[in-house]
Amino acid sequence: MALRNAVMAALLEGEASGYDLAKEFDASVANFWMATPQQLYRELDRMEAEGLVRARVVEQERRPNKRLFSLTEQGRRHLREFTAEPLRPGAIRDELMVKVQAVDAGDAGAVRAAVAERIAWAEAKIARWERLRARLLDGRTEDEFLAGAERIGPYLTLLRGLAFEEENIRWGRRALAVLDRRAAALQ
Amino acid sequence: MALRNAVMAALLEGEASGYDLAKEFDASVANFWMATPQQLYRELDRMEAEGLVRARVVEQERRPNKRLFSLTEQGRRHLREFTAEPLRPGAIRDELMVKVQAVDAGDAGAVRAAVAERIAWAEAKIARWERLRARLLDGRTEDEFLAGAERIGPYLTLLRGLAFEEENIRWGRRALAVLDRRAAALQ
DNA sequence: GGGAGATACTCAACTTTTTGAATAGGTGTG
DNA sequence: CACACCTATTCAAAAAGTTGAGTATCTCCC
Repeated sequence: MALRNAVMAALLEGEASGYDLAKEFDASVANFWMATPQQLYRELDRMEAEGLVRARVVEQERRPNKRLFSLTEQGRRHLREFTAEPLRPGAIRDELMVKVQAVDAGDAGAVRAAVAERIAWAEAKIARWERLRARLLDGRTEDEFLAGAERIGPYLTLLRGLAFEEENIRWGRRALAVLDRRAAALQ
Repeated sequence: MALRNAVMAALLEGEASGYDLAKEFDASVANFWMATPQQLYRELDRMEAEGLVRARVVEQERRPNKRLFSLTEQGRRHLREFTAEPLRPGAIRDELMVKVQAVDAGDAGAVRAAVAERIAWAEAKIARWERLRARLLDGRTEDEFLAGAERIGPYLTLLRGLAFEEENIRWGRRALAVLDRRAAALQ
């Protein structure tokens, strides 16, 4: 039941269809929460049944109809309550790190490639998020934006995402250097 | 079936009981993979049935007997194959970030407290890992260690864990400052 | 004009994870 | 000497997440 909190937080931006949310929660876009389309559609149905969101069917001409979801008052209340709940330690699960941990008994070349892939992935995410950030700031400095913006939450999470991916790159480059030196030494 | 890879990577350090692994995979200790004891015991049983690990029962005097697991040749082979498999994008799920995203519609004081808690948590992890790092280095510089060590994987993942938690602290402090300024402005 | 990819979902089966309890002796603290 | 916490594991139920396919129309690019 944690996905619903992420969905409600996303709906603070305004109405969205399951399809819209699926794009936002996609691995290549999502900043701090991922979910598959199936997960989202199921959860949205449940949330609607419980009165947390309301659906409005929009008939479209040359496309399938869609249901646009928005937060109800009850949904807002639930979201507010969620923000005040005690925080449980989040589950970290990083497959790349398992590979790196096992590199000495594994295929060092493949692990090297996986680290390089992570770096490329991080660069792509940063590029995307920097564009989003520029759009948010819209010419203002960060301080001007933070002083005037209605919502600062999305900006703070964006900063965290950027910092995380930048750290991935820094660490990744260091790891590549170490792996290469080790590979050379074992020749 | 991803947990088993993490378990095999952990068993590279040598024999361990389910209980030992449960401690290593605990939220307050784990660097890049978490699992509950139940998850581990179940997975170890399956892995034993599939020949990936072998159990050795150690009878103890004033404690329950324990089963010490170690990697079999087949387990090592599987682990090696895993390191060469294509990497799937890892699932990010950070409840704190959901709260921060929703802070403008939520309980700002509670979110602030949650960020502060994350900072304290990160500090505790760093302290633990710096001790572990000092033990690994054992007086040597990082370069000396990396040149001579049998295994570099655990050191690289340790670096990633440290960098991640340091980033948590930097971001957290920035977020607190922004939240405080916002709270003051809304007074 | 053919094929890839976007829009917008639904269904079903399966695996994994979470939660909570139970067992049972041992050790350390005030 | 009671109480909390440590060792070491097992069981069961419920919730959540993953995988893969299917439907149908539209747009864009070569």
